[in-house]
Formats: sequence, structure tokens, C-alpha cells
Amino acid sequence: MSRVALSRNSIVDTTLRIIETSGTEALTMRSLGQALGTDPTAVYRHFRDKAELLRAVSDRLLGTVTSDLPPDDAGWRAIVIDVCKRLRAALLSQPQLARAVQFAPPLQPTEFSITETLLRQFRLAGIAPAHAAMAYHSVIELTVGSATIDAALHSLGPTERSQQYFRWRAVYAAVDPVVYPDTVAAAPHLYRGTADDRFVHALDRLLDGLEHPGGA
Amino acid sequence: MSRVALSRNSIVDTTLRIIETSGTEALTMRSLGQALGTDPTAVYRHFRDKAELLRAVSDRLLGTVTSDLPPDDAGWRAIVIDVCKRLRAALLSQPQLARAVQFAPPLQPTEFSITETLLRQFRLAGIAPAHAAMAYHSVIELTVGSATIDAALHSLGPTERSQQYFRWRAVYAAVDPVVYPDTVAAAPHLYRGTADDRFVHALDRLLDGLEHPGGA
DNA sequence: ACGTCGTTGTCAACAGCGTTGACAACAGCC
DNA sequence: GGCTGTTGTCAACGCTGTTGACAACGACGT
Repeated sequence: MSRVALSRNSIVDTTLRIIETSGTEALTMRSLGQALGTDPTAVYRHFRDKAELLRAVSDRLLGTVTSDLPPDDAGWRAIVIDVCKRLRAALLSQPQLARAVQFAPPLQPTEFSITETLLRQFRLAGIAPAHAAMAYHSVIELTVGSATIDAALHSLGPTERSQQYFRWRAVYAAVDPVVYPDTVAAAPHLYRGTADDRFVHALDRLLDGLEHPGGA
Repeated sequence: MSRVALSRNSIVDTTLRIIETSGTEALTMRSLGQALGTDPTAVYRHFRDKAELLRAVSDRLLGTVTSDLPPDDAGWRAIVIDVCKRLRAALLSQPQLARAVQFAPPLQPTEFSITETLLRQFRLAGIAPAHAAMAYHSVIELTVGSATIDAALHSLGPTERSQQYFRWRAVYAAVDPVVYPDTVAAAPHLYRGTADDRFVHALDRLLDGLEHPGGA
């Protein structure tokens, strides 16, 4: 066997390809080695462990979130929504990965860029640093969290997805109206529209609350 | 060695005890067997595989979410927050549970009970069914989503968790102030307090927005 | 051109995981 | 008492991520 030249970039490429085509569970160091045409343990010359590799993969995905943003005069709210929608899209673009990526430990440069962008817009909105930090946490939790939840269904095609939503509404509608009257009443409106719509609605209401705490 | 009598209930008890005291990662079939005082494979006489065991644990946990709720005159908002905090606590105690909840439809009556409770409170708040459904989605996405995110750190244990938060604040504070001025300004407030505090704050602001859309 | 040195792919192996199948001890029943 | 089904025990399989010794490679100074 001839030795194959590896690099962090080519390894991340192949990792993304495996996850796209075969899902997160199919990504093992051995399957990765086979896809690379090298011994599985060769990856350890470039990444300390699998966690660091996954961190690099997530960084690749997050790179698109803060590039080519509209100028500040587009309004803080529009920019925050734009960043959150992009972040959501990036996470959903590799549905299997959104789950695998633990948003917790990494702290890559692209993440700093997202943090800075959001905090900047909150400052421009006139929110004091202490409240801006809380607003940042709130927005991130909603965005990343809901993307993580929606990732599973997003891996299905659009038609299958709407079928699934239809089925869920049917389940809620068929529930015992004596035990669950409000569920039956709301059933026609549950899981209506797209998951993106529901996310933007939740984000809109959250920003309302962040802008006017206590309804003030 | 004397044979120890097992049952689904006692196994679930011990499983929960391990998860609570040592975290999810510490739960292996071998550690479970040791805690039970039996051979690890004895569990397979009561559960087909680890997934079914975890499902049984999930049922046990979700059962606590809507039990012994305060009466309606406690106010819709207090009840919604209570349910969400309980749901979050249940999800955090077992990260895999959040994944199971994603495939919502064919699941247990406990989940219908959560849905009904929230929808009922939104109705009592005077929100029309169509908007109540959207409010339900918003609240669930934030609660389940943020729990999914926080689950990773929550599995570490309290002391390591606060150490991690301390480290993160230090990282944000040490960032280049020229490139990331707003991050540095907000650094003292980032990851302050507990993840629970941050969640409740986000939920509070979301409920503000749901109650007064557009700040009205 | 030669020897040297750090880098990096190869290989065998380890510990740990969930799980399976054969076996044996037990409980309940006729 | 003997049979039958249930359930704990034990050894083992295949999988995982990861490590340490070894060897092939590229780049370097002379």
C-alpha cells in the first residue's frame, strides 16, 4: 500500500462526506480510515481524539454564519434574526451532525465571531452588557436547541416531513376529548406550517420579551 | 454468591440512582450489574436491550412532570414555568431522553398530559387556540432544546460544571479586545450563575413576548 | 550525494462497551 | 418427587476509541 498524505482539511472533508451520506452513527475511526484510504490510527497524527475532530467539523459548518452580514443600519433585530437563521441553517444542513456536535466545550474562532456579532447588536439596541449577556444566552439556547430538535425530522425529505406533521396532528386530534379537551381544541393548529416558521415565531416572541421585559 | 431477585422496577430504581450520583456516562450494563449485585447480563432477562431500559427510565421521569401541580389559581404563568422547569429537570437527568422525545407521536400518556397542561394554561391566559398552539411550540422548543444543549455539561457533576463555567468566562475575558470588544465587555456576565437561571430567564422573556407580542 | 532528524502512516494490541448462547440454579405446579 | 418455565451466571463475540513500537517518508545541512 502506498502512503496517502493526510491533512486536517482533507480529514474534515471526508468526515463530513461520511456523515452526509451514511449518518453520524456510521462515523467511526475505522470507517473514517477506510474512506481516507489509510490506517484508522493515522488520524491521530492530526487530531488528539475524536472529540477534537468533531470540533473541527463543527467549526467548518459554523464558518458561514457570520460572513457577509448586512450592515448595522439594517437594524439590530434584523441582524440578530439573520444570524440565528443562518446558524440554524448551518446546523440543519448536516442534520445528523447537529446532534453529534456538542455545542458545549469547543470555543473555536467562528463561535467567538457569532458571540461578538450578537453581543454587538444587543449593545446597539441599547441593552446594558449584563442584560446583553443574558439575551445572548437566551437566543443561543433557543436557536441551537430548536435546531437540535428539528434536525431529526429535517433529515427526512420535505414531503415525508409534512406527512409526519399531518400524522402528528391526527394523533393529537384523536385523543380522548374528555381527558384532554384543550389538546383536541388546539389539534388543528399543532404542527401547522414549517419548523422554520415555528422557530422564527418563537425567536420573534423571545426578542419581544428581551426588548420589553415584563411587557413594559 | 447468592442469587439476587431482580424486577423491572428495582432495575429502574438502581439505574436512576447511578445516573443521579455518577452521571450518564457511568451507566454501563456492567456498572449496573455491580450496583444490583448480580451478573450484568441478568438485566437482559427483564429488558430487551439498553434502549428499552432507558425508555422505562424516561417514563418514570416524565411521570413527575405533571403530577401534583399547583391549582389553576396559582396563575397560568407560574404553572407553565413550573411544568417547564420540571420537564427540564427530567430531561437533564437523562440526556438520551431528549432524543427520544423528538419522535413524539407514539409515546406515552405522560407526554399528552404535558401538552394538555400547557395548552390549558394558555387558554386560561386568554390566548386563542391558534396562538396557544404556537405558544406551546415555542415553549417546548426552548425547554427541550436548551435541555438538550445543557445535558452534556450536566452529566459532568456540579463541581466540574462550575469549574467549566469559570474556565469559559476566563476564555471570553482573555479574547482580543480589538477584534471582539463587545465580548470582552460582556465577559464578566457570560455564563454567570447556573444554567437553570439562564433557562428561567429565557423562558420568562419568551412568556413576556407571548403575552405581549410586538411589545404591545 | 549522504546522513540525520522530525513527521507521519502502519500494525498489533489493549480496555471497555453492548450483547448473545449455553448452562445451572431456582420457583411453582401436578 | 419430578417436570417446566423463569432467571441468574459465565465465557465469549464483535465492536468501539485509543496507545506505543516500528518504519517509511520529506526536508535539511554538509
